[in-house]
Amino acid sequence: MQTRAPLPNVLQRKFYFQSAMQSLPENEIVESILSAIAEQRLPAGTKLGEQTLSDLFGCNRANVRRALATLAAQHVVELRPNRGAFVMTPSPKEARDVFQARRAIERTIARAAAGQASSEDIRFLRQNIREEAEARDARDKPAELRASRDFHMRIAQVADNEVLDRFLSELTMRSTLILGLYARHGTSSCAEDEHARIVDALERGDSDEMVALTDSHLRHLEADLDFDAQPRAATLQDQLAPRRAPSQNA
Amino acid sequence: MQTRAPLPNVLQRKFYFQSAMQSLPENEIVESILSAIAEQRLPAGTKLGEQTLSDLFGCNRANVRRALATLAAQHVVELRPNRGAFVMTPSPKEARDVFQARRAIERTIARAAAGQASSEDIRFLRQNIREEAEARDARDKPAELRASRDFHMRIAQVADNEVLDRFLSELTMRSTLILGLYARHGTSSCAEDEHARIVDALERGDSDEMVALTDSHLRHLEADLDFDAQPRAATLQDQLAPRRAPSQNA
DNA sequence: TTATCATAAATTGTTAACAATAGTTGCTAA
DNA sequence: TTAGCAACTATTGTTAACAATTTATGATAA
Repeated sequence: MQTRAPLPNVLQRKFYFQSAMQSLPENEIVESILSAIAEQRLPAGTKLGEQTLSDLFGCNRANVRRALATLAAQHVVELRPNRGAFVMTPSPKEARDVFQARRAIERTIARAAAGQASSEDIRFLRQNIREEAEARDARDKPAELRASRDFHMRIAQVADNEVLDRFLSELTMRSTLILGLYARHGTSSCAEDEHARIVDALERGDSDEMVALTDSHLRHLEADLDFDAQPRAATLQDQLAPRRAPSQNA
Repeated sequence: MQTRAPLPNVLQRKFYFQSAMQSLPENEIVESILSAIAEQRLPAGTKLGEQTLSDLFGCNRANVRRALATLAAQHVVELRPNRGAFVMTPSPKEARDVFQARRAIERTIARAAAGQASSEDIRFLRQNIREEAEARDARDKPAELRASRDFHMRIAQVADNEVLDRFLSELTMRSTLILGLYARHGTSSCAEDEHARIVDALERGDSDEMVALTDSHLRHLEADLDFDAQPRAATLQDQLAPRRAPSQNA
């Protein structure tokens, strides 16, 4: 008897996607899965069975299928014909591409955002840094990842470009998957200090400094990747030992 | 009696999407619609009826629906609940965002591609420039747009980054819609001379020059936009012509 | 004529049943 | 034991019918 797929508490947190989405039943599925991936509750390779999802969300399979098509369009989910949908497992090449793209996008965002932040933005970001630190101390990985992602996305919102915002949203999602597979230190989140300096530069309106800090920040993240070691195999693990929690060496 | 939606020869040309796509029946629909939009055979605001499409492609509505969800995820199609799918009508703000994003992405592509082009790439690009000129002389707008798009996409392929490649693919599509709505001169394609100089810089491996030329090339494109004039298009036509007061009651 | 409202038609949204495929299990034979 | 094969199960893919909603049509009254 096959134990049901993992997908433990996927419904937990709503997402804050702002990109012109109506509240179709389909979008709830998309956002919940995205949020679960962003917090590493769904590791790379996890199978997303249609029946499982439609049971979980109390909707029909047609909507699940549409949701999976949407996720596949963002390269967050892989669709294998006649096999089903799986959380994407990024390759090393893919990781390189994602981070190169992230640098391109976040540099532009950084320059556009510099000096445009309201006092509320600044307050949010400083608060966010504290929350991330607390989550890290409490070994609360999902909260830490969520905070880190919120930080970057908030700056994107200051830059006021919906296209870049959406691209970055996709890329941070895929970054999370990449870090989950290849990160050396498990410190997949960002150095506290770097975030703080970015906020300072943002507040001062020092766009050159913003760009430089953002760029080096992302390079630090990327430098922590190790492609030689075996990728933490969520894929096979999950298929073979479905009861096992995603082992994160703290 | 409502005449059937336009969609005359949507099936015409296959698309060259390279991003790990299986040949599901759904993808044929997606690629055909993308290609039709890229050549302005489908103007902004066109309604994409499900029955119409499933008739056209000889498949069931479920696949059409999935295809439309995929297109909506790329912001090329707009899904209005209970109303149907429409080719996206970009707003001026959206146009600004798209071009800012394009500059960010194509600058990065330009720098990465410089000096990496094979002799075959160079040959392709020079041939492409000739074809675009011919198409322009022959007043063959679809061919001209296709050539122009192929030019930019080929350079993206030289840069060898699938993420940037896909982003640019989406952005060129949306650019085509934008130019169709707001371009002043209708010369929505690129200046022949600028393309030629870009190829020269690419061949020489002069990355700084590549970036500079690409950037100014895109700024020229954007400078041709005119948001004050009425956007030409079926869009407003479509919205206002069959207008009706919201007197629906329960 | 024009505005309003009821009716009809067409389209989108939902559901369930069926078909096809992949993956698993268990059996048989060397 | 183990390789190979066959039946079985679970899952994905497809289709058609039905429900809900929007849009179009036409009639009625001021």
